[in-house]
Amino acid sequence: MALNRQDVLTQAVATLDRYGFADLSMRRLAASLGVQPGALYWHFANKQTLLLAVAEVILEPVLRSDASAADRSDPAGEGPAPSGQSTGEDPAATWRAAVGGWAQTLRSALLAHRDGAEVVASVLALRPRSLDPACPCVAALRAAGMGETEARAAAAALVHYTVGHAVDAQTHAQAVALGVREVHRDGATDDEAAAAQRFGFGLEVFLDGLARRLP
Amino acid sequence: MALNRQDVLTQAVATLDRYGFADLSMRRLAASLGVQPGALYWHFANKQTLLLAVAEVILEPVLRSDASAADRSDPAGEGPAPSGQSTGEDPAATWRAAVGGWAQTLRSALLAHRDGAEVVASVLALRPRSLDPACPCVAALRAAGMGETEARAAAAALVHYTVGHAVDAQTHAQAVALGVREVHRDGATDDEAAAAQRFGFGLEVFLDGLARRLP
DNA sequence: ACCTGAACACCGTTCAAGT
DNA sequence: ACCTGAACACCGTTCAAGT
Repeated sequence: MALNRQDVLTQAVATLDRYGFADLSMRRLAASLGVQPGALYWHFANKQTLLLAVAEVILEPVLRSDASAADRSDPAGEGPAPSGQSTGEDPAATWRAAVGGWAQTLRSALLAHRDGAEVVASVLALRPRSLDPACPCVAALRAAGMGETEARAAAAALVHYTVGHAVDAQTHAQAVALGVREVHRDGATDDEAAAAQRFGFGLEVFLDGLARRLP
Repeated sequence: MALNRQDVLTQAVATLDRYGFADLSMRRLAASLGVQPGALYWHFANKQTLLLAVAEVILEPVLRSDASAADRSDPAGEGPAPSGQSTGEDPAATWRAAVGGWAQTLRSALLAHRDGAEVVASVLALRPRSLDPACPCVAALRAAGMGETEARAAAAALVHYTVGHAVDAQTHAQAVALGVREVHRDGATDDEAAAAQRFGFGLEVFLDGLARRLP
């Protein structure tokens, strides 16, 4: 009957999905496990360590994907990209599909859990060795001929863009759900489709910029 | 001798700069003003409202700048941008300098206060009407001939990128200052110069992508 | 090995009552 | 108009002591 690390982690993810990041407290989590708050500290050193494990669960789809495989047919969401200069070349299409697919996979993973982006952002800021979602992107760019420094900078930029976009969307959704005033800067209905559209646009712009720095 | 709204705001910014976002609590702020915690709620409805005012102070350099003026001579930090196709044209150079300068101004404003990026990110997620740092960028892109929807998407992407970069840098700095283990994923010394370099690279890549969508 | 009980040092927010 | 005093309902974390 004794709790183990996995039980705590599973319940933490479930609590996150049901109540959100703000209500994912050690005390509430302990209560939902039928245990005293102090009991959790036998399984996890502190809340940060628990959140790291939660972030690993969220990012699992990104971490297990390798760079060579593009697991999405239409990464942009707004039709095929206007690649322009080279229409029949294979290597250019390869890195573009890999990087675009990786970014879309990252975005999907973040949006798959309530406040997933905010949890990941708070964890990534501590730069844990075990959690580097940029790796597949860096690998794809290096395989396409980009230098190490530039590839890392480009991957970091895409991580920041993707996480930033997802954090913003989820926090806004949460604010609307809580009935906060002062939202809806413009009159536009900000649905998921529009957000995906905007994300795809920014992604394509960045990929176009990268294309100019690759053979 | 009575406190006013401005006194509370000024002290809040000072507390942020001295102790960081995590230690900017209503109780600590009240204590530093020689007052009971409840007194603050006469001047600000709640902590969110106070943070909104703090974010306005932080973003002041961005909000008061207009789009037509590029207040930086070298927006990239890595020399003149390889604009490529058009060397002598004026309109292309104009929007590029305006957008690049705006992004650098935004980044500088965020880094000018301890945890400034995190404060701004938490406030921007609520989409307050009074605080839209993207406006100058949207205006510059529209003036260059870009459509409303695309201009807003591009500006949002740059805000997410810039804020994400700054949040990451500041949180990492804070983590290092607090002596957290598990940091420094790679052996590289991550100083301010290197961070500025990486930010400039990603910015230039995005601007190159935008150049393809403008006349 | 795993958990309880109880404490420590905090939070944001409200609100009658004072001046 | 502006603030106090005191409470309410929370936090993360520690640690002796129990089983």
